[in-house]
Amino acid sequence: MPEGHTLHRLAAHFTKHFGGSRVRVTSPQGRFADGARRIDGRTLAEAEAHGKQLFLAFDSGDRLRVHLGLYGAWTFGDADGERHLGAPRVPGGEKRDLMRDPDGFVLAPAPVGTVRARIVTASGWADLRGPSACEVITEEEKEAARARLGPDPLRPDADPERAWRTISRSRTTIAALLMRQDVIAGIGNIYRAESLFRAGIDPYRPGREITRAEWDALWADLTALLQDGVRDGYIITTRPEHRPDPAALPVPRPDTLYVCYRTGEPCRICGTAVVQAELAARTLYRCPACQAR
DNA sequence: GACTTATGGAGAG
DNA sequence: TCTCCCTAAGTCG
Repeated sequence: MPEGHTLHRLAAHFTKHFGGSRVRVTSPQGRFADGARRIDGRTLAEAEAHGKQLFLAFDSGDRLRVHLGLYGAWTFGDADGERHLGAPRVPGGEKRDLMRDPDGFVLAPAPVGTVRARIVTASGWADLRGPSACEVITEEEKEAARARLGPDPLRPDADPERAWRTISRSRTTIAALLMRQDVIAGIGNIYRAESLFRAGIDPYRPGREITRAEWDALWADLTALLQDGVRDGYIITTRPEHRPDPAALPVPRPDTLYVCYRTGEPCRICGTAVVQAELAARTLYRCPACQAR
């Protein structure tokens, strides 16, 4: 789940449901105790995402930087029950009546599992589990972190030229380049495999052999796919005509993707068996026929 | 209980 | 390229 679209959904959710609210911040697990103290009692101004990083801004000027890594996830709870964003591990809950403490903060249920950070407002709460990063930083440090990231197709300020400059000069394969967050931010293993398939590009082609037209199309397609992901909450890359049942919503799987996780299965376009290989320490999926260079 | 697996990434060498 | 770190669920013995 946690590719760029998930983080932008999270940012929107935080801004909508926590923006403008005073927050009680704790670390039930204890590993974020110092950071939690720094922002406890502050008001959350807004949230933003850049690639796979989430930044929460507080009125004190402090910023909370969260990276979900491979298995981080947020669980949200309010009067409507619970929902999960990230790597969903826990089933959803039901509507409930909220109790509040004398300060007006919701009395959230006893934390389940290892909750690194808990953020509570007068109307709900959010639990963070398993992040690879959760730290309080300054605005300057936040901007420094953002500056290290490549353009995020989901951000209006994204500059695809910056990615192109790196890609067009690199001997590294396009599949490895797409996974580098300092080249392009927000792409994970699924979007890399699927976007290269949709573009008919051999993942092993060096960046500098990708044509300008191919890059422009790839960027446009990634932008569209990520935007769909933000809207749907799922990564769906297959076009309806390539699904067994074009009328049915394919979620959550198995008809959402062209090649990812489909090793040995027939390509949805040409019928050739999808193959997998290791590339940049991750499993790369491709159709050897549709993606011949 | 040990081991595997997952849509990620930092740091060492 | 390798090692390690985050967490939880499922499998196996």
